[in-house]
Amino acid sequence: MSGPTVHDVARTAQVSLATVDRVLNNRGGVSSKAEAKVKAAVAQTGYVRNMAAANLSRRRVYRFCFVVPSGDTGFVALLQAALERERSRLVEEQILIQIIPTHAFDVAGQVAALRDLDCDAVAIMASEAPEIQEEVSRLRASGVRVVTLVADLPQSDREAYVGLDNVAAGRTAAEFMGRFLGASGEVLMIAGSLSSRDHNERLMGFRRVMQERFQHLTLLPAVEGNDDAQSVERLVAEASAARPLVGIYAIGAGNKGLVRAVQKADAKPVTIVHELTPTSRQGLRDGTIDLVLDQDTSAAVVAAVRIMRDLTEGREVSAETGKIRLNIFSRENIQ
Amino acid sequence: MSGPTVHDVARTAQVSLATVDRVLNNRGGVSSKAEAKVKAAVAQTGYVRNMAAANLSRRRVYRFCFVVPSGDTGFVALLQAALERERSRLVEEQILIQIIPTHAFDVAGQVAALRDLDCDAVAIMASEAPEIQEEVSRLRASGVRVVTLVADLPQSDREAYVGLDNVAAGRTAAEFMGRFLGASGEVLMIAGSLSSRDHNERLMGFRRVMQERFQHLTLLPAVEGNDDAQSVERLVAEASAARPLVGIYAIGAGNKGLVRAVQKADAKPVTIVHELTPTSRQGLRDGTIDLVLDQDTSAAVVAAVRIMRDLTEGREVSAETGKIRLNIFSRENIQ
DNA sequence: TTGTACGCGTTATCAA
DNA sequence: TTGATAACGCGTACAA
Repeated sequence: MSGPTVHDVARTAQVSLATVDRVLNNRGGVSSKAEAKVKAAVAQTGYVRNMAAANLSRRRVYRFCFVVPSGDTGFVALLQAALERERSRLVEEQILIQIIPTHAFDVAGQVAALRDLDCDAVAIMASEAPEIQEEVSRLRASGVRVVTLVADLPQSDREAYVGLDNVAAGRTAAEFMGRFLGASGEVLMIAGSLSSRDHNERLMGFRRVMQERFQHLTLLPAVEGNDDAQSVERLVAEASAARPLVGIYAIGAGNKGLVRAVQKADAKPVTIVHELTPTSRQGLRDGTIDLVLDQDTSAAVVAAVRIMRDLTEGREVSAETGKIRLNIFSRENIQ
Repeated sequence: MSGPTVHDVARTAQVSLATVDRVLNNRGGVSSKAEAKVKAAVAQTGYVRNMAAANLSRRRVYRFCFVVPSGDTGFVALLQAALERERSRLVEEQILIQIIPTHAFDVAGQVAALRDLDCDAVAIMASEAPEIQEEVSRLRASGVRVVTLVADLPQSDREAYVGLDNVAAGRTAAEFMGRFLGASGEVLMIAGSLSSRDHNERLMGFRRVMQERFQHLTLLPAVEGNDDAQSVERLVAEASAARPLVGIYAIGAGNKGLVRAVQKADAKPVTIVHELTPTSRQGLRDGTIDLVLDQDTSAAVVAAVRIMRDLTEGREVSAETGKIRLNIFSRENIQ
């Protein structure tokens, strides 16, 4: 019924359980002859390790950390909520997750958080700074498995990235912007920070497709909203004052300000934003926002946990597993 | 380190392990005084059952069946592939999945497949026929947990549905069709079968939004392509011959025929189809298809397994868990 | 009504 | 370099 066990392997290899264990978990101290016998027996019997039993025996509890920015609005709030939701499920599978809140853009704080970590694996959403990359290396060297979450650190020693393909996200935004807008006009792009990688990648994708396929639209220079509603509102107001905007692509947070500004504008621009939050959801409903590009936080958490587990259990992880689908929400589509 | 165990509960309740077990799995034959003591001890210690250990001890292997249409192209092929991919992972977690192929629309065959099932839970993708609903009831009565997959049987005794909100899918298709098409014209809707619930729901959603928001477009009567490429090709050709089509919404399979027909047409209609297959992917690339509404097969399989497991382990399942996101793919967005 | 003792598949300790 | 043997947390015959 339930497949062959170590006992079966030991019997067919004619060695003891301990020897089988030593080979299976290559602890060394086994004669090459015995090793060969065991390996043959494994192949012959078709043995696969029973992870549940293994973990039970070694009384193993996986401890995974999430180092993520805190905040009670917007995307990070959704992320926190998703983490809390998963927690109870995971406890039953002997997986303990600990959430370590940091402040966005506060590199020193993030480094400090990473420094006194005590866990098997960690998912990090942090700034792309050299200090952080160093911490990642240190963690890896001390045996902690590291994955990046939402914001990648491709130069670092992280073993996997869970999140969006941000270039593709930008390209997608451009495609819909272009197709929604028949006539010519000017389009405003608002990033949170021009020095953050994910925002930059989105910008790049957006620009490129606009150039390639929608030359009837003119791109204004990208502005920086600092993920702050007031700044965003002011920027949109200023841009609209000079000339009528036909489109706005908001890359970062601060959508409350964006909605206010758009509602005040004379002609409604096609508005595309990121992340499905209460604000953007409402914007879709009342027609202020035309499209929301969303990165599913629940899916991200699930994927991150799965990868951390695969890594600590020594399984292969394909880059595919970390790819979070870009969800596109429109008025008819809000869940 | 790893939480309280039955031993801890027994000790604080001052009863034996067997008594704790009897209360925990309410097998009866326990004095109300002892029961109260155990319950108090559980609450006090914060005990949660270690499912892995429980299953190990009772040598339990979950056996889940997937009764799904066979076929080596299109959506069902993707589904099969996703199932095969999950299989190896699941074996390690003592979950055996068996795939039972049926023929689409062959109710008798599907009933037969359901009749001699031997498993803990089953995920069914089948026609909405009374015979099938009866089988579902029979299965449930005999203790098998039943979830529907992709095609729901809302009238039946199934305990959960894993799949799309098809009305929302149709509404979404209509929204993008309407926004992509500024000028007026005629739109063709092709369903696979007008008697299948999912296709009908998509049609309904599509029609409704067209009426509500895009009255400059005229809907032709829906036609039936039987999920067959040749039929679809012929239908499109016929419709285009009479008058120029500005849009096509293809609800079922047979996209190969659709692509051929569109490529031959004089003016390219806005074309929206379902399911990201090699054909529709290629259609997006070369511009024949404008949008693909996709239901992620991997996500569906994972969700189905998760729900089947939750059900057999006696956990609550929220309807939320079964909701598969509608993925919208455009040319810039293909993964 | 209650309790004891063993098995599940794997790991780990100790002695040989 | 090897091999018994005792855990791990839970379920379950069987005995009391």
